[in-house]
Amino acid sequence: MKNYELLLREHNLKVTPQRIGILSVLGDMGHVSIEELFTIIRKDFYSISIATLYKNISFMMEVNLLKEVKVPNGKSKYEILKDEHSHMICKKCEKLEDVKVCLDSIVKNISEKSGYMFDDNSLVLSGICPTCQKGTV
Amino acid sequence: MKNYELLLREHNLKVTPQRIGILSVLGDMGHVSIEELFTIIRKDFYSISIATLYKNISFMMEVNLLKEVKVPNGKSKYEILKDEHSHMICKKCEKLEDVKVCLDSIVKNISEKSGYMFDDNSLVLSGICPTCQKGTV
DNA sequence: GTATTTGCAAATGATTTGCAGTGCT
DNA sequence: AGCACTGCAAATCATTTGCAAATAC
Repeated sequence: MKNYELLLREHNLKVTPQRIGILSVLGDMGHVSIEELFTIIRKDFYSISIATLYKNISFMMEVNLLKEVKVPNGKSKYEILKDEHSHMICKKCEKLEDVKVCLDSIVKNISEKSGYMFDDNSLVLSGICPTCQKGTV
Repeated sequence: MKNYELLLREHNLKVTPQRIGILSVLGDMGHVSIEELFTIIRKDFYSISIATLYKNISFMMEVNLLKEVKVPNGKSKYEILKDEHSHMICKKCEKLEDVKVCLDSIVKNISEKSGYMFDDNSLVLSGICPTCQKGTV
């Protein structure tokens, strides 16, 4: 449980209960789609509007508080921005997990060859998670 | 210029002029969004329906003839499936380019640590391309 | 000849916008 | 007090579906 109020202020966003709610759900779940967020957050804010979610997710991405994770064959999920990391998705249970990967040397190498100046990357590995590998189905 | 007719047959899809048109555009452009495809292909097939594009893009992805590239901060683009490769996108001019990267050892390493069995990955590097670096704007 | 594909129009789903009322600082 | 945020409803944009006519094989 973090201090989401402070997090908002640090990013120059006004503090509202809805925003704290959004961040709490993201903090608890790690990655959430808009739909999922809407379902979950309505338990606490029954009359919250989906428009509020869209607007706030956009704002929070603009100020680099959130990041969008584009999931192969699925809807985008959002996460609170933290240290650079990559993702693994299980094609069976669709669980999305963070994974720490060092891409520095690869990125440096491509940068030198191509002349690009990179400042971001997104890597998603797709496969079957250990749990689903065991499953008989 | 390739033999798209053969490519369709190999994937057990019937050959139609529209499908050949779609593949020609993809072959020429490398990566295209649905919108772009619609605009371009209408030069040759004025009355083609956007529904036809959606249906065919789906079919072609199902049979592994096409692949979707999820672009950060942009619409998905589609490409003809070929050897494994990654992508670089310029945040300024939005050009999307292929790049050959060997992720084998990284993937192997994560697989061992996590227990996942991976069979696909998508890496997109974002930055500024050499041309846009020069530009004064 | 039969099954599939196409184009159209309508339906559905996702996201954005405008605005009146409310809440933050 | 003043500006930003919220919720609602309507508008817009994206994608899917159903169906009759046309086409592939």
